[in-house]
Amino acid sequence: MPSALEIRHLETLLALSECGSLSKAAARLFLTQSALSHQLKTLESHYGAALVEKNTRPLRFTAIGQRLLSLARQVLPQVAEAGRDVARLAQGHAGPLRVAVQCHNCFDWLMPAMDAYRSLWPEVELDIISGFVVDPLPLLDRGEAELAVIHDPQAPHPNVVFSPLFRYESVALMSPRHPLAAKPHLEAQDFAGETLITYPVPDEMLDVMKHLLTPANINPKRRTAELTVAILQLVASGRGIAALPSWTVGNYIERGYVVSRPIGASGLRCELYAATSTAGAHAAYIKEFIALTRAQSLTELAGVSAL
Amino acid sequence: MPSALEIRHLETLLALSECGSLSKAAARLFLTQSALSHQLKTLESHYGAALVEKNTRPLRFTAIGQRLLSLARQVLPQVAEAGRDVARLAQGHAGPLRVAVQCHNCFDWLMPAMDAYRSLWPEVELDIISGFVVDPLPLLDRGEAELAVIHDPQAPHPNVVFSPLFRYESVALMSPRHPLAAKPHLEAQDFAGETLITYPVPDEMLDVMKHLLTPANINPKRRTAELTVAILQLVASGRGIAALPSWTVGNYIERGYVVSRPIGASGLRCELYAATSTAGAHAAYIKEFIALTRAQSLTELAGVSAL
DNA sequence: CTGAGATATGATTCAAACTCATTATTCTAA
DNA sequence: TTAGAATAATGAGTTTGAATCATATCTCAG
Repeated sequence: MPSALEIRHLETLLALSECGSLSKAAARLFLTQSALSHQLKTLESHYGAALVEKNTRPLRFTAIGQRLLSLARQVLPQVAEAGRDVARLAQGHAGPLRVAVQCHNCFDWLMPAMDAYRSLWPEVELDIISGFVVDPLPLLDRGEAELAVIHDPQAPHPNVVFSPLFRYESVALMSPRHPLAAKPHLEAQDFAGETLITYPVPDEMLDVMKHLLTPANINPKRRTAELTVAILQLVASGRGIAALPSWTVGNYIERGYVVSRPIGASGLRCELYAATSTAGAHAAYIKEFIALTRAQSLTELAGVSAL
Repeated sequence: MPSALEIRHLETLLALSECGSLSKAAARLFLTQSALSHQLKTLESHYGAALVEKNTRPLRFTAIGQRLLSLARQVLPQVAEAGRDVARLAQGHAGPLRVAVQCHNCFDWLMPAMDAYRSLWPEVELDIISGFVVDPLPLLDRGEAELAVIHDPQAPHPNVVFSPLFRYESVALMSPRHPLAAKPHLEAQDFAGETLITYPVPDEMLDVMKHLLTPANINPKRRTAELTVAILQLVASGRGIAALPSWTVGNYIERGYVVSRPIGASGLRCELYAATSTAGAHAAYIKEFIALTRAQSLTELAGVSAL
């Protein structure tokens, strides 16, 4: 008698339905594609019937799979809620959760995530550290923040734990009438003669600069704006080009105000991590915050993928 | 980070709440007491808090334990229902389920169990094989029954699978004014001069005879009645003594019509098993029947314990 | 027909979950 | 109070099964 149904399986099914393929779901669950394949196989042999049809994209659930999926949708939230209740009961009221943010556009996804979190953990004092610190890790050490959102994998840091959030792509934005819009994708040199519209922050906090232009020793003319919408307005008006995460600009592209082009032949991919003190990494209310922002970003933001 | 909550844990908590002790719950779950102790310990270390207080009988749940228990009560039925739906979907409509019964008083628990089962599996054709076959196993072989309720562990039988149901105690019953009521428990010799009131079936199907009197070569005078209530009436009227499972007589004892005494110093314990053909043992609707009758008997019948 | 993207498979690794044997803790009753 | 019966805890040892890794197979678009 092979192993019975477990919560793990329900999580798999849910991820599967949201990702549409074994490999994507595996990435989201921090497992290998092989693991999911095996898992699914034992489940199917347990029930003596297929749960999904895998030769269709996205994969389709059989009737039986559907039934189990609906069980997952029913049960997993209940389990999660109980988990939160238990955490609350176990550790008394939670402490403050001060979040240090490195990048401007992080606000776009952080705000809704924080809203969702606030309703689940009303007693946690949520706060955002104002100002844009280039290196937020010392804040964690000094106990001035519980969590920092940072770019790219960092060198291991004593007393700091990094948890992957997600991967996104930075795309170049320009007016549809801009000459560069003719190219299928942009190279470093294409930026040379242009005006680059960015947030008013140091270069090492701008994805294009840090990963492409600074290494290529290219330093285009600059213009800055605080707000994403302002940057997009300037781009749409032909005042220059910008580079932003693909998910910030969906609306503007749909409406034809601006067009986007990959940066480099294979796109400019950036990674976000949550950093916490080793202590904080064990606190349930902080773990939950990370899990929730990650999950929410992965489902809500277009063009974002698991790390 | 120790293992997360799994359905297995919920089952443990539920069993724990119903049995009131680690060891009893372990028996019900077909696990060792040690297993449950370890399991509970890892769960508690996972949450960093105790789930139950074990130095009280029956054990008590802490607030956290209560919360998880209520999760279990919420989730497990949902999981079970999904399991049934899947089984239905997987194997089309279920076949007939003909139950052969060896003992009269099995009806007392079999009927309510069958009622419960019928509402869960309406499409299964439930049937009881009439007449009391001494050896019902050939019925399984000949495909004339899908399931047989039998006494005591049997020698391994080709193509037949035995699943434990429960253990009960047969007690001696007599009028409160009967001389033997003075003894704390009865021995084989005590039966010698008495009239034994039984069902009208062969001796080897009567627990007292098979396990005590026949081995001791004692053969008391007999009187028979078809119905349990009739037997109890005769006993209450001082027409003789009887030996019945302890759970059949709760009402009569409470009202003082009859009294019960253990048979032998340590009581006469009997065991019931469900026998199915190897094929049937794999069919979900039959497995479910066994699990359900077992569970229901264990919770509903007083003085019944897991095997 | 080929190559890219996705899934399957088998061998291997590793940790979790059990059992077994034993000891510690209660609780009960002599 | 102590002996003895239940019950729980513990530690070592074993088994199981869920992962990973490396590789093979499949499917489809160009």
